[in-house]
Amino acid sequence: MTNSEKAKVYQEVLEKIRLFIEQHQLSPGDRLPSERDLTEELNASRSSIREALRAIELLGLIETRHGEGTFIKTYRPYHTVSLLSTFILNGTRTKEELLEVKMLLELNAAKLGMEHINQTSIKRLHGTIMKYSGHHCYYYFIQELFLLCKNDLLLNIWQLIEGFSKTVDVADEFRDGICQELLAAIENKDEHEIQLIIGNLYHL
Amino acid sequence: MTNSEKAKVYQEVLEKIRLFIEQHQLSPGDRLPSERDLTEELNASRSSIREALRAIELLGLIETRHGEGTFIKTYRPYHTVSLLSTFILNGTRTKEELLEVKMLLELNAAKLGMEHINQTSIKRLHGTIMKYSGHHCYYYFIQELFLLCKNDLLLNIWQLIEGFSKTVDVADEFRDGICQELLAAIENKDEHEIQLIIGNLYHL
DNA sequence: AATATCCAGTGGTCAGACCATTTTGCATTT
DNA sequence: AAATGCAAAATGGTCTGACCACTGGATATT
Repeated sequence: MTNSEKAKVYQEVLEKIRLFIEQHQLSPGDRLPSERDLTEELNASRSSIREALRAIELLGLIETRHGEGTFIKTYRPYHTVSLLSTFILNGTRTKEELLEVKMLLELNAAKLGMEHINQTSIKRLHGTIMKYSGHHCYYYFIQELFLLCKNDLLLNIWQLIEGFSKTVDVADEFRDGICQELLAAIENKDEHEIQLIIGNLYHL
Repeated sequence: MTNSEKAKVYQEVLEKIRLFIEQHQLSPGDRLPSERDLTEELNASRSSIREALRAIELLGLIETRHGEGTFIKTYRPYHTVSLLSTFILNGTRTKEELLEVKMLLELNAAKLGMEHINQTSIKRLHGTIMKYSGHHCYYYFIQELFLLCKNDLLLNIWQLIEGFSKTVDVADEFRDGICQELLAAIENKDEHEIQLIIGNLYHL
Protein backbone atom coordinates (compact mmCIF):
# COMPACT_ATOMS: atom_id res chain seq x y z
CA MET A 1 0.00 0.00 0.00
CA THR A 2 1.17 3.47 -0.76
CA ASN A 3 -0.72 4.98 2.13
CA SER A 4 0.67 2.81 4.90
CA GLU A 5 1.94 5.77 6.88
CA LYS A 6 2.63 4.90 10.48
CA ALA A 7 1.71 7.88 12.61
CA LYS A 8 4.46 9.27 14.75
CA VAL A 9 3.98 9.24 18.49
CA TYR A 10 3.81 13.00 18.74
CA GLN A 11 1.00 13.02 16.21
CA GLU A 12 -0.96 10.49 18.22
CA VAL A 13 -0.33 12.57 21.30
CA LEU A 14 -1.65 15.56 19.40
CA GLU A 15 -4.88 13.77 18.67
CA LYS A 16 -5.18 12.47 22.21
CA ILE A 17 -4.72 15.94 23.62
CA ARG A 18 -7.39 17.21 21.27
CA LEU A 19 -9.75 14.51 22.50
CA PHE A 20 -8.82 15.26 26.09
CA ILE A 21 -9.72 18.90 25.62
CA GLU A 22 -12.98 17.95 23.96
CA GLN A 23 -13.99 15.32 26.48
CA HIS A 24 -13.14 17.45 29.49
CA GLN A 25 -14.73 20.47 27.85
CA LEU A 26 -11.69 22.61 28.53
CA SER A 27 -11.99 26.20 27.45
CA PRO A 28 -9.54 29.10 27.29
CA GLY A 29 -7.85 29.63 30.63
CA ASP A 30 -8.19 26.05 31.78
CA ARG A 31 -5.11 24.05 32.62
CA LEU A 32 -3.94 20.87 30.98
CA PRO A 33 -2.38 18.11 33.06
CA SER A 34 1.34 18.49 33.66
CA GLU A 35 3.75 17.06 31.13
CA ARG A 36 4.69 14.32 33.55
CA ASP A 37 1.06 13.39 34.13
CA LEU A 38 0.40 13.33 30.41
CA THR A 39 3.33 10.94 30.11
CA GLU A 40 1.30 8.36 32.01
CA GLU A 41 -2.12 9.27 30.71
CA LEU A 42 -1.15 9.24 27.05
CA ASN A 43 1.42 6.50 27.32
CA ALA A 44 4.31 8.34 25.72
CA SER A 45 7.65 9.70 26.82
CA ARG A 46 7.98 13.25 28.00
CA SER A 47 9.97 14.10 24.87
CA SER A 48 7.10 13.09 22.65
CA ILE A 49 4.60 14.89 24.83
CA ARG A 50 6.71 18.00 24.61
CA GLU A 51 7.10 17.76 20.85
CA ALA A 52 3.33 17.73 20.56
CA LEU A 53 2.83 20.53 23.08
CA ARG A 54 5.47 22.73 21.42
CA ALA A 55 3.75 22.23 18.09
CA ILE A 56 0.35 23.14 19.49
CA GLU A 57 1.91 26.08 21.25
CA LEU A 58 3.39 27.38 18.03
CA LEU A 59 -0.03 27.10 16.44
CA GLY A 60 -1.22 29.42 19.18
CA LEU A 61 -3.68 27.03 20.78
CA ILE A 62 -2.01 26.70 24.15
CA GLU A 63 0.24 28.75 26.35
CA THR A 64 2.86 27.42 28.74
CA ARG A 65 3.98 29.21 31.87
CA HIS A 66 7.20 28.14 33.48
CA GLY A 67 6.53 26.70 36.91
CA GLU A 68 2.78 26.91 36.50
CA GLY A 69 1.61 24.67 33.72
CA THR A 70 0.06 24.54 30.29
CA PHE A 71 -3.13 26.44 29.56
CA ILE A 72 -5.70 26.58 26.83
CA LYS A 73 -5.54 29.85 24.97
CA THR A 74 -8.08 31.85 23.05
CA TYR A 75 -7.14 31.30 19.45
CA ARG A 76 -5.94 34.32 17.52
CA PRO A 77 -5.35 33.55 13.87
CA TYR A 78 -3.02 36.47 13.50
CA HIS A 79 -0.24 34.92 15.51
CA THR A 80 -0.16 31.90 13.30
CA VAL A 81 -0.45 34.08 10.30
CA SER A 82 2.41 36.41 11.10
CA LEU A 83 4.50 33.42 12.02
CA LEU A 84 3.79 31.73 8.75
CA SER A 85 4.40 34.84 6.75
CA THR A 86 7.97 34.95 7.99
CA PHE A 87 8.53 31.57 6.42
CA ILE A 88 6.53 31.67 3.28
CA LEU A 89 8.18 32.82 0.12
CA ASN A 90 5.37 33.26 -2.34
CA GLY A 91 1.92 31.87 -2.78
CA THR A 92 1.24 29.85 -5.87
CA ARG A 93 -2.21 28.61 -6.70
CA THR A 94 -2.82 28.86 -3.00
CA LYS A 95 -3.60 32.52 -3.08
CA GLU A 96 -6.41 32.10 -5.56
CA GLU A 97 -7.88 29.23 -3.57
CA LEU A 98 -7.87 31.18 -0.35
CA LEU A 99 -9.38 34.28 -1.83
CA GLU A 100 -12.02 32.31 -3.67
CA VAL A 101 -13.11 30.58 -0.48
CA LYS A 102 -13.07 33.87 1.36
CA MET A 103 -15.24 35.45 -1.29
CA LEU A 104 -17.68 32.57 -1.32
CA LEU A 105 -18.05 32.71 2.44
CA GLU A 106 -18.66 36.42 2.38
CA LEU A 107 -21.15 36.04 -0.41
CA ASN A 108 -22.97 33.43 1.63
CA ALA A 109 -22.93 35.69 4.65
CA ALA A 110 -24.41 38.53 2.67
CA LYS A 111 -27.16 36.45 1.14
CA LEU A 112 -27.93 34.62 4.33
CA GLY A 113 -27.77 37.82 6.32
CA MET A 114 -30.18 39.37 3.87
CA GLU A 115 -32.78 36.84 4.89
CA HIS A 116 -32.39 37.68 8.56
CA ILE A 117 -32.29 41.42 8.15
CA ASN A 118 -34.59 43.78 10.04
CA GLN A 119 -34.70 47.38 11.20
CA THR A 120 -32.54 46.79 14.26
CA SER A 121 -29.81 45.01 12.36
CA ILE A 122 -29.83 47.60 9.59
CA LYS A 123 -29.24 50.26 12.19
CA ARG A 124 -26.43 48.28 13.72
CA LEU A 125 -24.78 47.71 10.36
CA HIS A 126 -24.94 51.42 9.61
CA GLY A 127 -23.35 52.05 12.97
CA THR A 128 -20.55 49.62 12.19
CA ILE A 129 -19.77 51.40 8.95
CA MET A 130 -19.62 54.74 10.75
CA LYS A 131 -17.56 53.45 13.63
CA TYR A 132 -14.86 51.77 11.59
CA SER A 133 -15.02 54.15 8.66
CA GLY A 134 -11.81 53.72 6.72
CA HIS A 135 -10.35 51.39 9.31
CA HIS A 136 -10.96 47.70 8.66
CA CYS A 137 -14.51 48.66 8.00
CA TYR A 138 -15.08 45.81 5.58
CA TYR A 139 -13.87 43.25 8.09
CA TYR A 140 -16.22 44.37 10.83
CA PHE A 141 -19.08 44.82 8.44
CA ILE A 142 -18.77 41.27 7.16
CA GLN A 143 -18.39 40.04 10.68
CA GLU A 144 -21.66 41.71 11.60
CA LEU A 145 -23.26 39.95 8.67
CA PHE A 146 -22.02 36.60 9.92
CA LEU A 147 -23.37 37.36 13.37
CA LEU A 148 -26.66 38.10 11.73
CA CYS A 149 -26.64 34.60 10.24
CA LYS A 150 -26.62 33.12 13.74
CA ASN A 151 -24.14 30.46 12.73
CA ASP A 152 -20.97 30.51 14.81
CA LEU A 153 -19.45 27.71 12.79
CA LEU A 154 -19.70 29.70 9.61
CA LEU A 155 -18.22 32.71 11.37
CA ASN A 156 -15.34 30.65 12.72
CA ILE A 157 -14.50 29.23 9.34
CA TRP A 158 -14.51 32.67 7.82
CA GLN A 159 -12.31 34.11 10.54
CA LEU A 160 -9.85 31.32 9.98
CA ILE A 161 -9.75 31.84 6.24
CA GLU A 162 -9.69 35.58 6.65
CA GLY A 163 -6.63 35.29 8.85
CA PHE A 164 -4.82 33.14 6.37
CA SER A 165 -5.73 35.33 3.46
CA LYS A 166 -3.58 37.98 5.04
CA THR A 167 -0.53 35.81 4.47
CA VAL A 168 -0.97 36.07 0.75
CA ASP A 169 -2.98 39.21 0.24
CA VAL A 170 -1.84 42.23 2.14
CA ALA A 171 -3.97 44.86 0.49
CA ASP A 172 -7.41 44.57 1.97
CA GLU A 173 -8.44 48.06 2.85
CA PHE A 174 -9.66 48.88 -0.63
CA ARG A 175 -12.78 46.90 0.18
CA ASP A 176 -13.72 49.25 2.98
CA GLY A 177 -15.39 51.67 0.60
CA ILE A 178 -18.13 49.43 -0.65
CA CYS A 179 -19.81 48.63 2.65
CA GLN A 180 -22.40 51.32 2.09
CA GLU A 181 -23.23 49.99 -1.35
CA LEU A 182 -23.36 46.43 -0.12
CA LEU A 183 -25.66 47.33 2.74
CA ALA A 184 -27.99 49.06 0.32
CA ALA A 185 -28.15 45.95 -1.83
CA ILE A 186 -28.90 43.87 1.24
CA GLU A 187 -31.64 46.24 2.35
CA ASN A 188 -33.17 46.00 -1.10
CA LYS A 189 -32.79 42.24 -0.97
CA ASP A 190 -31.11 42.39 -4.35
CA GLU A 191 -29.22 39.12 -4.58
CA HIS A 192 -27.90 39.85 -8.00
CA GLU A 193 -26.46 43.17 -6.93
CA ILE A 194 -24.86 41.57 -3.87
CA GLN A 195 -23.19 38.98 -6.03
CA LEU A 196 -21.99 41.69 -8.38
CA ILE A 197 -20.49 43.85 -5.66
CA ILE A 198 -18.64 41.08 -3.86
CA GLY A 199 -17.60 39.45 -7.09
CA ASN A 200 -16.04 42.69 -8.25
CA LEU A 201 -14.10 42.95 -5.01
CA TYR A 202 -12.33 39.77 -5.90
CA HIS A 203 -12.00 40.47 -9.60
CA LEU A 204 -14.31 37.70 -10.67
CA MET B 1 10.43 45.74 31.85
CA THR B 2 7.18 44.05 31.09
CA ASN B 3 8.48 42.58 27.84
CA SER B 4 11.53 40.91 29.27
CA GLU B 5 10.45 37.53 28.01
CA LYS B 6 13.36 35.16 27.76
CA ALA B 7 12.91 33.25 24.57
CA LYS B 8 12.88 29.50 24.85
CA VAL B 9 15.61 27.60 23.11
CA TYR B 10 13.24 26.00 20.64
CA GLN B 11 12.00 29.42 19.63
CA GLU B 12 15.53 30.61 19.00
CA VAL B 13 16.14 27.48 16.99
CA LEU B 14 13.02 28.27 15.04
CA GLU B 15 14.36 31.67 14.11
CA LYS B 16 17.80 30.30 13.30
CA ILE B 17 16.31 27.70 11.01
CA ARG B 18 14.33 30.40 9.29
CA LEU B 19 17.49 32.40 8.76
CA PHE B 20 19.31 29.30 7.57
CA ILE B 21 16.67 28.69 4.95
CA GLU B 22 16.80 32.31 3.89
CA GLN B 23 20.57 32.58 3.74
CA HIS B 24 21.01 29.32 1.89
CA GLN B 25 18.11 30.12 -0.38
CA LEU B 26 16.52 26.76 0.24
CA SER B 27 13.35 26.08 -1.69
CA PRO B 28 10.79 23.27 -1.63
CA GLY B 29 12.47 19.91 -2.03
CA ASP B 30 15.80 20.97 -0.58
CA ARG B 31 17.17 19.22 2.46
CA LEU B 32 17.95 20.73 5.80
CA PRO B 33 21.01 19.59 7.76
CA SER B 34 20.46 16.52 9.91
CA GLU B 35 19.18 16.95 13.44
CA ARG B 36 22.59 16.02 14.79
CA ASP B 37 24.32 18.57 12.59
CA LEU B 38 21.86 21.25 13.62
CA THR B 39 22.70 20.41 17.21
CA GLU B 40 26.20 21.72 16.62
CA GLU B 41 25.37 24.46 14.16
CA LEU B 42 22.64 25.99 16.26
CA ASN B 43 24.16 25.22 19.61
CA ALA B 44 21.20 23.42 21.15
CA SER B 45 20.38 19.92 22.26
CA ARG B 46 18.75 17.53 19.89
CA SER B 47 15.55 17.64 21.96
CA SER B 48 15.25 21.36 21.42
CA ILE B 49 16.06 21.03 17.75
CA ARG B 50 13.36 18.42 17.44
CA GLU B 51 10.78 20.51 19.31
CA ALA B 52 11.36 23.26 16.79
CA LEU B 53 11.30 20.92 13.81
CA ARG B 54 8.12 19.20 14.96
CA ALA B 55 6.43 22.55 15.35
CA ILE B 56 7.46 23.66 11.87
CA GLU B 57 6.41 20.30 10.55
CA LEU B 58 2.96 20.63 12.03
CA LEU B 59 2.66 24.02 10.42
CA GLY B 60 3.26 22.23 7.15
CA LEU B 61 6.49 23.97 6.24
CA ILE B 62 8.79 20.98 6.31
CA GLU B 63 8.52 17.27 5.84
CA THR B 64 10.63 14.62 7.55
CA ARG B 65 11.41 11.24 6.09
CA HIS B 66 12.71 8.53 8.32
CA GLY B 67 16.26 7.62 7.40
CA GLU B 68 16.48 10.33 4.79
CA GLY B 69 16.24 13.73 6.38
CA THR B 70 14.21 16.88 6.71
CA PHE B 71 13.01 18.67 3.61
CA ILE B 72 11.48 21.99 2.76
CA LYS B 73 7.90 21.60 1.64
CA THR B 74 5.66 23.65 -0.56
CA TYR B 75 3.33 25.37 1.84
CA ARG B 76 -0.36 24.63 1.56
CA PRO B 77 -2.45 26.75 3.92
CA TYR B 78 -5.33 24.34 3.90
CA HIS B 79 -3.28 21.79 5.79
CA THR B 80 -2.92 24.29 8.58
CA VAL B 81 -6.53 25.30 8.21
CA SER B 82 -7.89 21.80 8.54
CA LEU B 83 -5.52 21.09 11.39
CA LEU B 84 -6.66 24.16 13.27
CA SER B 85 -10.22 23.33 12.42
CA THR B 86 -10.04 20.04 14.24
CA PHE B 87 -9.05 21.94 17.35
CA ILE B 88 -11.26 24.96 16.98
CA LEU B 89 -14.38 23.57 15.42
CA ASN B 90 -14.69 20.56 17.68
CA GLY B 91 -17.80 19.74 19.61
CA THR B 92 -20.39 22.20 20.84
CA ARG B 93 -21.80 22.52 17.35
CA THR B 94 -25.48 22.24 16.91
CA LYS B 95 -26.87 20.04 14.27
CA GLU B 96 -28.48 23.00 12.57
CA GLU B 97 -25.24 24.92 12.28
CA LEU B 98 -23.38 22.00 10.80
CA LEU B 99 -26.04 21.14 8.28
CA GLU B 100 -26.47 24.73 7.23
CA VAL B 101 -22.77 25.08 6.55
CA LYS B 102 -22.72 21.77 4.75
CA MET B 103 -25.60 22.85 2.57
CA LEU B 104 -24.03 26.20 1.78
CA LEU B 105 -20.78 24.55 0.78
CA GLU B 106 -22.55 22.10 -1.47
CA LEU B 107 -24.59 24.86 -2.99
CA ASN B 108 -21.40 26.75 -3.70
CA ALA B 109 -19.84 23.66 -5.22
CA ALA B 110 -22.80 23.17 -7.50
CA LYS B 111 -22.90 26.76 -8.67
CA LEU B 112 -19.15 27.03 -9.04
CA GLY B 113 -18.99 23.66 -10.73
CA MET B 114 -21.68 24.81 -13.10
CA GLU B 115 -19.34 27.49 -14.36
CA HIS B 116 -16.57 25.00 -15.04
CA ILE B 117 -18.75 22.34 -16.62
CA ASN B 118 -18.03 20.86 -20.03
CA GLN B 119 -18.76 17.69 -22.01
CA THR B 120 -16.00 15.67 -20.36
CA SER B 121 -17.01 16.54 -16.85
CA ILE B 122 -20.67 15.89 -17.60
CA LYS B 123 -19.75 12.43 -18.78
CA ARG B 124 -17.68 11.84 -15.67
CA LEU B 125 -20.49 13.00 -13.40
CA HIS B 126 -22.92 10.67 -15.12
CA GLY B 127 -20.40 7.89 -14.59
CA THR B 128 -20.16 8.69 -10.91
CA ILE B 129 -23.91 8.49 -10.50
CA MET B 130 -23.95 5.10 -12.22
CA LYS B 131 -20.99 3.72 -10.33
CA TYR B 132 -22.20 4.62 -6.85
CA SER B 133 -25.87 4.24 -7.61
CA GLY B 134 -27.64 3.96 -4.29
CA HIS B 135 -24.40 3.73 -2.39
CA HIS B 136 -23.14 7.07 -1.09
CA CYS B 137 -23.89 8.39 -4.49
CA TYR B 138 -24.58 11.89 -3.25
CA TYR B 139 -21.26 12.07 -1.44
CA TYR B 140 -19.21 11.10 -4.47
CA PHE B 141 -21.28 13.26 -6.76
CA ILE B 142 -20.71 16.34 -4.62
CA GLN B 143 -17.07 15.45 -4.33
CA GLU B 144 -16.79 15.38 -8.09
CA LEU B 145 -18.38 18.80 -8.16
CA PHE B 146 -15.77 20.11 -5.75
CA LEU B 147 -13.00 18.61 -7.87
CA LEU B 148 -14.50 20.43 -10.79
CA CYS B 149 -14.11 23.67 -8.89
CA LYS B 150 -10.36 23.16 -8.76
CA ASN B 151 -10.17 24.41 -5.22
CA ASP B 152 -8.64 21.92 -2.83
CA LEU B 153 -9.18 24.19 0.12
CA LEU B 154 -12.90 24.29 -0.48
CA LEU B 155 -12.95 20.52 -0.88
CA ASN B 156 -11.02 20.12 2.36
CA ILE B 157 -13.39 22.28 4.31
CA TRP B 158 -16.37 20.42 2.97
CA GLN B 159 -14.88 17.02 3.75
CA LEU B 160 -14.21 18.23 7.26
CA ILE B 161 -17.74 19.46 7.78
CA GLU B 162 -19.11 16.40 6.08
CA GLY B 163 -17.25 14.27 8.58
CA PHE B 164 -18.59 16.24 11.51
CA SER B 165 -22.10 16.06 10.15
CA LYS B 166 -22.05 12.31 10.37
CA THR B 167 -21.76 12.61 14.13
CA VAL B 168 -25.11 14.37 14.34
CA ASP B 169 -26.95 13.32 11.21
CA VAL B 170 -26.81 9.66 10.39
CA ALA B 171 -29.42 9.56 7.67
CA ASP B 172 -27.71 10.78 4.54
CA GLU B 173 -28.58 8.24 1.89
CA PHE B 174 -31.92 9.80 1.09
CA ARG B 175 -30.02 12.44 -0.84
CA ASP B 176 -28.63 9.87 -3.24
CA GLY B 177 -31.72 9.97 -5.39
CA ILE B 178 -31.51 13.56 -6.53
CA CYS B 179 -28.11 13.43 -8.19
CA GLN B 180 -29.68 12.94 -11.60
CA GLU B 181 -31.96 15.92 -11.09
CA LEU B 182 -29.14 18.06 -9.79
CA LEU B 183 -26.90 17.21 -12.68
CA ALA B 184 -29.64 18.15 -15.11
CA ALA B 185 -30.01 21.52 -13.43
CA ILE B 186 -26.27 22.04 -13.64
CA GLU B 187 -26.21 21.11 -17.31
CA ASN B 188 -28.98 23.61 -17.92
CA LYS B 189 -27.07 26.14 -15.89
CA ASP B 190 -30.24 26.77 -13.94
CA GLU B 191 -29.01 28.40 -10.74
CA HIS B 192 -32.47 28.77 -9.32
CA GLU B 193 -33.26 25.11 -9.79
CA ILE B 194 -29.95 24.12 -8.20
CA GLN B 195 -30.73 26.23 -5.17
CA LEU B 196 -34.19 24.73 -4.96
CA ILE B 197 -33.00 21.13 -5.13
CA ILE B 198 -30.26 21.46 -2.56
CA GLY B 199 -32.38 23.65 -0.33
CA ASN B 200 -35.09 21.00 -0.28
CA LEU B 201 -32.56 18.38 0.72
CA TYR B 202 -31.94 20.30 3.90
CA HIS B 203 -35.54 21.31 4.49
CA LEU B 204 -34.95 24.98 3.97
C1' DA C 1 -0.89 39.57 61.45
C1' DA C 2 2.81 40.34 58.41
C1' DT C 3 6.94 38.66 56.56
C1' DA C 4 10.50 35.52 55.28
C1' DT C 5 11.79 30.94 54.13
C1' DC C 6 11.35 26.56 52.31
C1' DC C 7 9.74 23.04 49.29
C1' DA C 8 6.94 20.43 46.19
C1' DG C 9 5.18 20.83 41.56
C1' DT C 10 5.98 22.21 36.93
C1' DG C 11 8.13 23.60 32.65
C1' DG C 12 13.00 24.03 30.24
C1' DT C 13 17.07 21.83 28.72
C1' DC C 14 20.47 18.52 28.04
C1' DA C 15 23.05 14.05 27.26
C1' DG C 16 23.00 9.54 26.00
C1' DA C 17 21.20 5.32 24.61
C1' DC C 18 18.80 2.36 21.43
C1' DC C 19 15.54 1.30 17.52
C1' DA C 20 13.83 1.68 12.48
C1' DT C 21 14.56 3.11 7.92
C1' DT C 22 17.19 4.60 4.11
C1' DT C 23 21.22 5.30 1.63
C1' DT C 24 25.84 4.22 0.48
C1' DG C 25 29.81 1.73 -0.64
C1' DC C 26 32.22 -2.38 -0.91
C1' DA C 27 32.71 -7.27 -1.86
C1' DT C 28 31.02 -10.97 -4.43
C1' DT C 29 29.09 -12.97 -8.31
C1' DT C 30 27.95 -13.19 -13.06
C1' DA D 1 32.64 -4.52 -16.53
C1' DA D 2 28.02 -4.92 -14.79
C1' DA D 3 24.80 -6.60 -11.63
C1' DT D 4 23.81 -8.24 -7.22
C1' DG D 5 23.85 -8.72 -2.29
C1' DC D 6 25.26 -7.39 2.12
C1' DA D 7 27.31 -4.70 5.78
C1' DA D 8 28.03 -0.17 7.54
C1' DA D 9 26.94 4.55 8.05
C1' DA D 10 23.69 8.22 8.24
C1' DT D 11 19.38 9.84 9.72
C1' DG D 12 15.01 10.30 11.97
C1' DG D 13 12.03 8.28 16.07
C1' DT D 14 11.62 7.33 20.85
C1' DC D 15 12.67 6.77 25.58
C1' DT D 16 15.00 7.55 30.10
C1' DG D 17 17.02 10.05 33.57
C1' DA D 18 19.15 13.93 35.27
C1' DC D 19 19.42 18.72 36.53
C1' DC D 20 18.08 23.69 36.29
C1' DA D 21 14.63 27.67 36.83
C1' DC D 22 10.40 29.42 38.08
C1' DT D 23 5.87 29.57 40.76
C1' DG D 24 2.83 29.18 44.47
C1' DG D 25 1.46 27.59 48.63
C1' DA D 26 2.80 25.74 53.18
C1' DT D 27 5.53 26.64 57.10
C1' DA D 28 8.31 29.04 60.25
C1' DT D 29 9.75 33.47 62.08
C1' DT D 30 9.15 37.98 63.67
